[in-house]
Amino acid sequence: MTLPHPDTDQISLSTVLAALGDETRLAIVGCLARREDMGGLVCGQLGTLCSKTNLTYHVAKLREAGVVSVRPEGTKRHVSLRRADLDSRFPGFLDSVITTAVDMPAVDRALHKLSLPEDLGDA
Amino acid sequence: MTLPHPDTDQISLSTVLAALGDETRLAIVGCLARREDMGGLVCGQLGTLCSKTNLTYHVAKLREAGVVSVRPEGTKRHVSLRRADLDSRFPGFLDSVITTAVDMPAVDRALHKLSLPEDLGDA
DNA sequence: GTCCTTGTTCAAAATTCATTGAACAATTGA
DNA sequence: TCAATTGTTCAATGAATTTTGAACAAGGAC
Repeated sequence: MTLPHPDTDQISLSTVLAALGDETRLAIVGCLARREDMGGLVCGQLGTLCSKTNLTYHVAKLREAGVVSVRPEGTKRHVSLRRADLDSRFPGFLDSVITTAVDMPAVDRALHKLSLPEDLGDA
Repeated sequence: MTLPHPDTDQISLSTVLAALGDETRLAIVGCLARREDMGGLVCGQLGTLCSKTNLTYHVAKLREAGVVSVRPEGTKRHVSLRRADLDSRFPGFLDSVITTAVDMPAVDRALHKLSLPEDLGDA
């Protein structure tokens, strides 16, 4: 990891809650949850959630809180949930949040394009 | 209920998360959880957490988010967790949060006085 | 009635947060 | 090399949040 991530044992619940207490960031987590079996996704795939600049800000918030892990891949940034760390620190918490977050309209909108073949997403 | 409380079905997860994403309010919830078998507690019993004025503000935030129920009892305000509503809306969520919140140092400090006989709390 | 307790209201101040646009850096691909 | 893609940095702005003290209101105890 090139970017700073908090150690598992120093992830604070109130910081995690504050990080998730924002519609945009909760939607980011919802998207990550729906792509968990694919190991996460790349920042750019969250383009419909907010502006590019703003996305950098929100993803950083989630990373600093210990909610997500960000790994540089060339010019891209691979983002994924810190599932194991959150589960060990706050058992049951992530699943209970995700159950609701995956159903957010913003998550549908963001992931819809990705599920379409080629680049016909905006057709 | 004299004070306005959101209906169960209109409790929003991101609002609840934002409400809990604050050390003071998380401590309030921790206190309520430790007194759940007594049906909650009264505002004044949270005196060590913050100023009286500020407590009014934080309790209102929790109430408006749907996390707690506030019932006037004479000049006092009885506060309790909306356990059934939260459980039905976000299964497992409250328990996962409470597990950590009840162990906050601020919760110990706040409840310590209450567990002592008479008013010898500050001895 | 007169205190005392409990909590609220209000306006102000301080702080923090979210959002934006312009300019930039790094990598990829032709 | 040149251009396109991907994301960051920075400064600024507007909005929301948190905190405070003074004054107030409603009940309870006496």
